[in-house]
Amino acid sequence: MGRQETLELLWGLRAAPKRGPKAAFGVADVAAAAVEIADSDGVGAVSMEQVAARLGYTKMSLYRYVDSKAALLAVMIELAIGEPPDLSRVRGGWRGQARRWCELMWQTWDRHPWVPHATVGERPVGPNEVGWSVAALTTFTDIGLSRGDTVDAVALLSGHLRNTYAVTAAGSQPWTDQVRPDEELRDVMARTGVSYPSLDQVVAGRPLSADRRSFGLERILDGIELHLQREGVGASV
Amino acid sequence: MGRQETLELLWGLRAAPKRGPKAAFGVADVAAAAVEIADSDGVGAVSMEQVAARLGYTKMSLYRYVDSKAALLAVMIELAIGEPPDLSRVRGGWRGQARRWCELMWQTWDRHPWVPHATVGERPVGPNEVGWSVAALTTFTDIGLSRGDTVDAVALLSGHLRNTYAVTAAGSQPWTDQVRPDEELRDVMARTGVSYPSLDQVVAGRPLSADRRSFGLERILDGIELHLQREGVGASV
DNA sequence: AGTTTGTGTGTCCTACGGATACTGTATCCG
DNA sequence: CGGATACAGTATCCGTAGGACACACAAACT
Repeated sequence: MGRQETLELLWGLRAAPKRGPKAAFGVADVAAAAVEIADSDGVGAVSMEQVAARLGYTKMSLYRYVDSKAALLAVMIELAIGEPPDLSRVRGGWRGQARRWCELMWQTWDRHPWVPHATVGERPVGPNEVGWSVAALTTFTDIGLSRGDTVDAVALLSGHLRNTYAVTAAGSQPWTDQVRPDEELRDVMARTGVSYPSLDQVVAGRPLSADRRSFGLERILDGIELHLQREGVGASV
Repeated sequence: MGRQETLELLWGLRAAPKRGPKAAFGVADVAAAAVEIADSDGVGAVSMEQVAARLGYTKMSLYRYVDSKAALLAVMIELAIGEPPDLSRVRGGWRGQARRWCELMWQTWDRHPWVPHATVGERPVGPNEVGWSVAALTTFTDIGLSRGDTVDAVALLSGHLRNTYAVTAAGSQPWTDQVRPDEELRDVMARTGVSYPSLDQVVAGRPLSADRRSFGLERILDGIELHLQREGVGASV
């Protein structure tokens, strides 16, 4: 029910029962079923009833394995993101590793588009998620950053990545229904007579390039590199 | 019910009724009551019933003014963030203006800590929110960025700000209950025998400084400035 | 006047997360 | 070997949610 129990579940610290009937299924099955639902119908479609129905059992049987909906979400995330990558052999220095980390995370999200949304905020994290964070952390270790700045660099990078995903991977957005939301907004703004020069300037002309992924990332990496140079320590490669 | 109606509500395009009884209250009252609830008990405590109870009316009467819960959320956000600032007289060039924009946004969020969480994802936006975006957009206009990069810079900045808020403003987090979550995690990891060098390295020693706001922001601004210099256009001040 | 249009209420429905009590089953201990 | 024990899956019930619908009443226009 609490964070404690969920954490123990995530980290495999639950003692296996010795007596009683054999379990017909387990946490892994629950998580798998839930992830399938989330992948196809969105995370909003994941309910205890739906998951149980997919497994062929009743809703309440799930509570034998996942103490709560929050715990279910947690094991879903663990299953979805999977084992963290090993970046130690990636070439291109810390910049190359950071880029690779983003690529891999992105690919994972492409398979499970609900994950970036589900991983906001404070919550119990499992070994896979910690592993991913550590992979990023290792990338920024021993390049000349202070301890605090290292943590901040990881937060900066991963946060940016999550922000960009929802916007850029617009294909997974549910507004396939004829009207684009920015068009609607433009129409309404025109009707109210509101106009902003800087906005018009941006909107005018040819539509913007679809590849809007690299700018933010490269700016962040540039900023970190510049910081290293100013601190007088960093070896860029 | 749809985005269209919500947009018209937000932008004041609803025609005022000519006949019928006088309305005992209005959208403004609904939004105000809802914001009060969210401020004190969190956005999760905002339900139609609760808002109606605070106003002294029944739940269903609210639907006369806000087509849905999503629309209620939208007007709440508009009320909470308020009128956008005018940064044109802020000194320090675009960097100073960007910093100021972040400060002001941060202050707003301190008054309404649920806002950063509520403003993720695609949704109908009102004039205040557009105004805030435009203020940031104007800051990055005519400093040497391409149209696309200008938009990306705003997204980078505002996204980073929202990411940092939830982490840094931990005072508003609901884990006042004796145990700190990172302690719990450390304990569980110790019990499983898992250990990561780069993680240990960061955790070891004195606790990190509480001021973790500036690093990411300054790295982003540095990255943008470096980009301007490389493009050969930017006037830094 | 009466019609039209709008306001706030009461009732009902569906879906959700979850508590509790129960029946049945596998294992351990005497 | 047989009862006690611990566990598995089910059935029932509850509170809270968002929201549809139909009503009784009130103000304005004709």
